[in-house]
Parts: sequence; C-alpha cells; structure tokens
Amino acid sequence: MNLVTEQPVTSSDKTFFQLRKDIVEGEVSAGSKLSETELATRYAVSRAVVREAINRLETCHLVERKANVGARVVALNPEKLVSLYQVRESLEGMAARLAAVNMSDAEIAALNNLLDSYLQTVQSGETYYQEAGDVDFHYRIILGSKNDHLIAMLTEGIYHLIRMYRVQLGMAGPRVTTAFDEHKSIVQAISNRDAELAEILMRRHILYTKNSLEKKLLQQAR
Amino acid sequence: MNLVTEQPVTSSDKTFFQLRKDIVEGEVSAGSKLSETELATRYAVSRAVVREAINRLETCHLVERKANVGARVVALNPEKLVSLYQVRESLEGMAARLAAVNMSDAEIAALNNLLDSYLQTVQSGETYYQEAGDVDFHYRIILGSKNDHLIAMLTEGIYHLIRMYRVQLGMAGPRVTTAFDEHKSIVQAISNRDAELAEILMRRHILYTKNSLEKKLLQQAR
DNA sequence: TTGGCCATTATTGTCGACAATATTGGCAAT
DNA sequence: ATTGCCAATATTGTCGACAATAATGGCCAA
Repeated sequence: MNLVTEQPVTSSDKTFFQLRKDIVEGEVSAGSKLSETELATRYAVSRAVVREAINRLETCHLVERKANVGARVVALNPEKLVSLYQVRESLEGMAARLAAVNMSDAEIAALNNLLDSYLQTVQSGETYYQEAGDVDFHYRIILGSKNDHLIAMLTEGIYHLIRMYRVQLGMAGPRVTTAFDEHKSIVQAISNRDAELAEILMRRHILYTKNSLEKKLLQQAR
Repeated sequence: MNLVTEQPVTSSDKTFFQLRKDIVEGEVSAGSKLSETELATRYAVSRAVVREAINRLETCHLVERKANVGARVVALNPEKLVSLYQVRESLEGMAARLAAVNMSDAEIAALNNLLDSYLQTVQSGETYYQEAGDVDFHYRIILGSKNDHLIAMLTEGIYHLIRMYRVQLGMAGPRVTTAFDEHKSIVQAISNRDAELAEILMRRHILYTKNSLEKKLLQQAR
C-alpha cells in the first residue's frame, strides 16, 4: 500500500505516524481538539514529542493550531474538498506531464502490466481496484515525475488529506470501470511520450473524480 | 513587500522568521550545518524553540534534516531550480485560472491600477519593478484564487525558496519590460474572466522566467 | 605505515518542571 | 436579569538537564 517507504526512526516519528493514522481514519474525530497532555499520556511519550508531531501535522494541513490556544483536527467540508482537488488536479497533471518524459521504459512497461493485471479484477466486478489499485496507479505516476518537490507535496501533503475524506465520508463508490478506462488512456499517452496529452487526461480524470465525489456528498446531505 | 502579513506572536515564531530570513538572504550560507546549540546561543533562546524553528523550515524545504545527525541548509543547484519552477508553473497557473473566476471586480480594478502605476517606472528604465512590483503582482493573483491550500503552498513554501535563489545567485536581471507585457496580458485575461487563457498565459510567463534564469545560470558557470 | 577497533566527545532526542497566556466561572453593579 | 470585571484554573510556551545516538581521534596490531 505505502509505496513511499518512510519508516519511523525516532519516537517523535512514531508518534507522528500513529497520530496521523488515527486522524485520517477518524480514530480522533474531525474538528476535535488535540490536547498535548492528553495525547502525551495516551501515546506514553513526553509532551515535547507530541508537540513535534502536532507541528508536523499542521504543515500537512491535517490540524490547525492557534498560538497559546491549541490545535484542532481540521473540519471536513465540501468547499475544502473542492479546493483540495483543485490543487491535486494542478500538481498531478504536472506529474503526468513530467512522467511522460522522465519515466524509464521499464517503469512504463511495469505500469502497463499493473493495469492489465487489474483488468480481470475490474471485470469480475470487485471493488478492490478502487482501494489499492487506484492509489498504486497514481503513486507510480507521481514518483515517475522524478520531481522531488512535486513528489513530497503530493505524497506527504495532499494524499493523506484525500484519504481522510475518503475514509471519513465513506467514499469507495463506483466509478471503478470508467476510472479504469481513464487510467488506461493516461498510460497510453505516457507510453507514447505525449506529455501534453498525459497532463490533459490526468487533469480531466481528477476533475471527473472530484465531480463524482461532490455529487455523492450532496446526495448524502439530503 | 510582504503582502501576507504573518506576524510573530511567540518566541518560536520570531526565531523561525529570523532564521528563515538569514537563510534566504545567505546570512547563513547554503549547505552549511545548523547546530541547535549554536543557534540557541546566537538567537538567545532555548534549544527547544530552535528545534521547532528548524522543523518548520524543513517542511518549507529550506533545510534538510537527518535523524540523530542534524540539519543542513539546502544546497542550491540548477536542477532543483528547474523542479521548483515546474511546481510553481503548475500551481500558479491554477491560481491564475481560479483568480479569473474568483477575484472581485474591485480587486481586478486594483490590479489594473497597480500595473498602470508601474508603467512609467518601467518606461523610465528603473529596475524597481523587478524587485517589488513583480512579487506584488504575483501575490495578488495568488490571493485572488481564494484557495487556501494553493495560497499556503505558494506563499509559505515555494516563494521563499525562489527568493533564496534570486538573492543568492544574484538574479535581478532584465526581462523587466517583456515581463511587464506578459503581466499586462494576464491581467487582461483575468479582466475578461477568461480562466483558460489566464492559466495558459501565466504558465508561459513562468516558463519564460525559468528559461531566462537557466540561461543566466549557465552564463555564470562559464 | 596503514587499517581497524575502541574510548572519548559532541550533538541530537527526550523528559519533567516552570512561566506565560487564554479560558472559565463567579461576583458585583447597574 | 444582564453585563462587565476579576480571580481561579487549565493549557500552551519555554527552559535546562539527562539519555541516546553518531562523529572523532587515538591506540594497537598486522
């Protein structure tokens, strides 16, 4: 699942990863306050490492902090989801553009194989693809951009937030087969080293996904 | 200059801003090691606040840290500048697109006035425009996007890095008048509420700037 | 002389205590 | 009864000390 193998080395790292996981998966609910002392006892570490973890989470936009007041888990709402997807569309479009230029032939071949191997899974109607396959696909292209800034922003910043929305708003719906076709055409463009087209297709793909999510949010609302 | 008025409230904030300033302006040289104890005595604060400042700088990509080893100021090189500008092109293109939709008529009018007021300055051949005017122009459009994620990424992340390159590699060169014309046409597109064109023009503008900087870097090299 | 191992040293990571700030609740005055 | 002020309380911000890890230098052996 986690293609970006960042393994914790320090106690602060572990607390950061654990807390991030708990936030993303709704273990600590959105909008709730993060008490440093409470978390310190909960994770059995000192307040200093909790503070450091919270600071890191703040830069990921997963928590918001006010000086001398404290930190809260971000609240989820449709407007934020939209602005998040606008950034994602922009960055991942550029990632696809760069991937078309910078991915090795071997990496592109592997990407094609990945999609082919998922084809039967999709045809059999399983929803597995949506979960892992989608993430895997996007990760490979992001990494294929070979642009460290871009990679960091997407994998450390945006993706955890998106996963938080996915998990907490319970979105693992359809759009599986159509998304698969879109993935296919993106990989086709990359295989042809057509950077321009790869970017356009990726942007449309993410735009469609955003629209799909918005519609689902509205349905849930009523 | 600083349109994003983030004023320090805590000691840690002040240290963060000061250290960032010192790094961006080359007061502490690129690639050098950041000793926590040394900085603590230098800024007359405890190691804890220095640590916090360094952590924040790390998420801005201004310093790199290895566990149990320490933090170093990032080293500048042309490759990183390129990848930085790729991200900037992507994000600021999206900012222009959104600004064309979300800026108020009043904000657009003010932007037009800003450019007109700079016109004579440019015609008289002064280089002032490059320094403040350019930054001002881009900031207004970024803020005009009304997308908090986008704004944060650009103003807190990318722009300080770009300024670091500007300052340390001594780039305040020409491209003043041509850049002005590009700015003019971008504002024109925004005034027409043409989001598509605004994005395209902004991306080209940043791409030109990148190419100009690259050329200058190569000239310096030989 | 050179290579590798071990002790020493310096730096970072973690902790608990104290200081400063914001919040909360009650009291008094209108 | 309501509003404003003040004190009490709780939470965050800052600090210095100790623990753990990595870098340094010397010593011994081949």
